[in-house]
Amino acid sequence: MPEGHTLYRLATALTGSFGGRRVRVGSPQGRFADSAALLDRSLLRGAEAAGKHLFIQFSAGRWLHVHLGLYGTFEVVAGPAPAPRGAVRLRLSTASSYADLRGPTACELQTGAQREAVLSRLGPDPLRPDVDPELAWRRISSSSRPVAGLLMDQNVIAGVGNVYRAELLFRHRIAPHRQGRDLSRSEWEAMWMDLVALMHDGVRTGRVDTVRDAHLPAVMGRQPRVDDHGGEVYVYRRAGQPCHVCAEALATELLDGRNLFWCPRCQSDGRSSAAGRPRPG
DNA sequence: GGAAGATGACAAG
DNA sequence: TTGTCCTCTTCCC
Repeated sequence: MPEGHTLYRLATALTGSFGGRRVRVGSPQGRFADSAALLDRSLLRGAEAAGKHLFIQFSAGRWLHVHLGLYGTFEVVAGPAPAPRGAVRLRLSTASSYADLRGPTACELQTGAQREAVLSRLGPDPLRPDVDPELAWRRISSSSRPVAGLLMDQNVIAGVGNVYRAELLFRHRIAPHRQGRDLSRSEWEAMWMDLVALMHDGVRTGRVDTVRDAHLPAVMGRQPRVDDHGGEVYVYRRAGQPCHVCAEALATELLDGRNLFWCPRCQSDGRSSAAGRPRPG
């Protein structure tokens, strides 16, 4: 679940259910018990997302920093809280709703200064209107690292995960191993605009859908994708299956310890594909 | 019943 | 680059 759009939805849901209220804070699993006791019955001001980070502001200048990591979940549910199921690190609750956090990489109390330190390390976040994408371009255009690695680097762009990076590269026909400094300015600008639009779609729908209308299941007469991730995608976790555009078998490889997926024909840097150049949007 | 794997990030060497 | 952490689901025996 957790790429940037997930955290923005979460921040909105948490603020909606708990913002401006005094909340019960507990750690049924126990690992956050001491800090939870400090926060219990205090005023929750609101929650905000930055990249894949979530910050929940409480009274007295306290911030709760949450990072979901690979498989963390944070469920916000209407209704009275039931007995905890599984390893619930953190539970927020009022009489009318509750939220359970499981498996996070980070769940810690922070001061405002510590929060600022986290924020200062993040590259521009496509979901925030006030960011300067030029900062990301400077880092990409001066780097010899593969574009696929740069897109996942939170210091370069904040909030992009394995799904968005694979799909963005496909949509722009960029070979994942091309060096950052070999990306053209116009390619970058198109990718950034597309990423902003894709991630806003993700915030709206709660899914990552990257397939253009012409390649949707109904249009192509193929089965819709069914898995835990839910969205219609071109290449993510489709290794060995035919490309929706050119039918070539999709490739996979471990890059920087993460699974990378791409189409060797559509993303071959220069050679033309059977279906022509995909356009953003 | 157990292993493998997953949309992530960090420290150590 | 490798190891480590966090939890749950899926798959295989």
